[in-house]
Amino acid sequence: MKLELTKLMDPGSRLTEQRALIYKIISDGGQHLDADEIYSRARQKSARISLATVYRTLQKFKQMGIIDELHFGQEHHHYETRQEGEHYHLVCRSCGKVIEFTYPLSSKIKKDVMEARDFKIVGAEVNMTGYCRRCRK
Amino acid sequence: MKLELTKLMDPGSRLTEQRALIYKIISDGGQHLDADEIYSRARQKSARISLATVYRTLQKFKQMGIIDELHFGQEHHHYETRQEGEHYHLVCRSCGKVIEFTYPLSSKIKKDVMEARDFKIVGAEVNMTGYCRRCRK
DNA sequence: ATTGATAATGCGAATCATTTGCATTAATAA
DNA sequence: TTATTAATGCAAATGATTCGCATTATCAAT
Repeated sequence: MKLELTKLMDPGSRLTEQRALIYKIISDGGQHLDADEIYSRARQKSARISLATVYRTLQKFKQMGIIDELHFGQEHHHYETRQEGEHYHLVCRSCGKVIEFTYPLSSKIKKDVMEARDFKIVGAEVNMTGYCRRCRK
Repeated sequence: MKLELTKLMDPGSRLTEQRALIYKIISDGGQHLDADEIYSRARQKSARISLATVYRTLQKFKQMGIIDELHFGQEHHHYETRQEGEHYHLVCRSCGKVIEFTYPLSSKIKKDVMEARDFKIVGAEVNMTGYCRRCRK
């Protein structure tokens, strides 16, 4: 268990099997999983995990800033590891597929809004909906 | 009950007291209410309404396109009447206040993304978080 | 390596948001 | 005025997430 995750733990926190597994699932487990999906993938790897732990871990990772929570308008949330560059999401209204796209909004908009509304922006979530090529035909 | 809401009803739909009341509450009831808040305001006006009706009505209005659902990262959603111009939201991480701001993203970004990813955008939700002036001090 | 303090877990129950089934009420077209 | 049936209220059901608590296991200090 020699993940770089170790370094990320706050003092007083512990690196457990479950946490390492959850982090692994989110990072290489494809795109934008939700808690239930993370849970069932974790179960396949190790029976020693509960849904409550998944939720608690997600909260912790979010606070630590190593994952981000996404809100696609469903009753539950999705998660991704924190990325380097600015990127946002396109959600197909027909098939539900999520496509990432990079777009340099941040710098310009942050500056404008900061000046106009006296509001310090620290995070942004941009979700656009529409129809992907396949579904448009 | 001679609201312009009448016109908005699909054929086969009915304009009820509850629907008119809910619409009124959302439109002049200030900012971005959630279902529970709409329900309790409705109760004060008329005892003749249930939470289930609030939820059913919200769904219907959303489908009709007369309100929009907002996702501020909480476990429940918020609602606003559909606006004319493009506008997005700033949410203060400290006090929770929501500030609207207009910003002409749409045209430019839609075009770029449409071309680059072959995706037809029909809606966008932009939520930025940070700290309002009051909370920054 | 051994151990002790306590963070984290698993489990089930609790809570919160939303939806659904069904009998009753009421809007609207004839 | 009345018949059709959409919409409502209520209570129970469902889905997502959180919490309490006894047990387990990580990590720091022997």
